[in-house]
Amino acid sequence: MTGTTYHHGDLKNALIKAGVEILAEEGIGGLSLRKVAKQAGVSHAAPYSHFADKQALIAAISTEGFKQLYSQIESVAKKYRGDPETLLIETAWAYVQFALNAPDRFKLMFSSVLEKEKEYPDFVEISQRNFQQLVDIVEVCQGAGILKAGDLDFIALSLWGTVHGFVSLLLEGQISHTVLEKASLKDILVFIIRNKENE
Amino acid sequence: MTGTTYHHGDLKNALIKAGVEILAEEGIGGLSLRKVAKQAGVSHAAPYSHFADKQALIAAISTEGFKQLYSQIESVAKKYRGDPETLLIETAWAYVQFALNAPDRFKLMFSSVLEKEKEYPDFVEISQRNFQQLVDIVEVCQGAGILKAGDLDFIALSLWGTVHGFVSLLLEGQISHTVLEKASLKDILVFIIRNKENE
DNA sequence: AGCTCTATCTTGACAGTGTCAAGATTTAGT
DNA sequence: ACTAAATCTTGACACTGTCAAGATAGAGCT
Repeated sequence: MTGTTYHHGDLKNALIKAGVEILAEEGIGGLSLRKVAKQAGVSHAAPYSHFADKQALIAAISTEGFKQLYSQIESVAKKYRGDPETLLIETAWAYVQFALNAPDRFKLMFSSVLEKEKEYPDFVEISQRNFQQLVDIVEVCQGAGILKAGDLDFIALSLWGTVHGFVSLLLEGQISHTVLEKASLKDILVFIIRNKENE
Repeated sequence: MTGTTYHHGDLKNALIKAGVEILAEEGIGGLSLRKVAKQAGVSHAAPYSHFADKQALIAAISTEGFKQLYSQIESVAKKYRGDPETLLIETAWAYVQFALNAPDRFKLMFSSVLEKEKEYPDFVEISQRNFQQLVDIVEVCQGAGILKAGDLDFIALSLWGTVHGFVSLLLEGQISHTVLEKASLKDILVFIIRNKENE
């Protein structure tokens, strides 16, 4: 049956899931291979049947995160495709929410805990797909006159940098309390984005 | 004097220095208390006379980094105070260079403590001072009509986010090769900043 | 001077960690 | 049904952060 015949049906994904849970409960510092193994109900060295080392597990968790981020943004993008102004803001807001919803996973995805990221082709591929997704959105907004003309990649990079930087500073606790009290997060985001739009 | 020349001299600062060196040579993953102690020529538990735990050492290294960042930007700012356009770009470029010059220290500075950051008042103080430094620059640029009018803190945050996001993506290797081949780093930075200025 | 006091540093120990080697067990392929 | 490959366990090793107990050396006092 589907139950726990130990040869664990799908240990690889179980380990990724366990990793995400530990990340949410204990943060990046609490993420250890042995804890992940225990949470999945296997012995401490079992992960090595599926991952070359800890880095590989982290790469898998990150890759999974990027896939989710992609699909969450995609569903928002579909909803507002006819309204570029809203499209831009709502997809950016989805990005922010994704980060706030699982801060430590987000940090893991972007913290370069992954040193040799080029060794993980799945990771590279989904990263590029996410950037292309943004480029597409920028293109729509350019067409509608919401964003300035200019090299698509640069504009996309500028926009991504702005939103990502905002999120980073937020998660790092670098944004002072007095600033955060002036307006809601979403209003600040809107302000920051409008600051980049045509008038 | 600070009066810390006891047994082995100024161990506290020696440990911070050793930490910075190891960071440069082996990256964040290679930074351990025991290695730092060895490099400073003391026993493995000696750091506990000066730092409560590893986090405290990291906080000290970060604080020191922020002080250097402040003074590097300050010297650039003084140079171009009469030319707001150049002021904005050159201080941003100094920020980028600081990051590229010691990437792992920069990463450490912006991903260290988080929850416990408030336990280190020196860290909090220098962080705020750095933000105020940026606000001052923004104020000058607003006065010269280089930046839009509006809440100083928000504009500063938006600008910082943009530059910081750019640096983050750069250090994370998230910016594709084809984009980076289109122009020099500084040109990309200039493009990104101009994208935020008044026309 | 000598003496105490306290900050500093060393030594030794402990639990956790990533990782590997060798063996056990289950599944898949023939 | 039997063999080969995939999967999982056990045991070990070096390394880590951290603490407790002891050693040492300089500061301040009499």
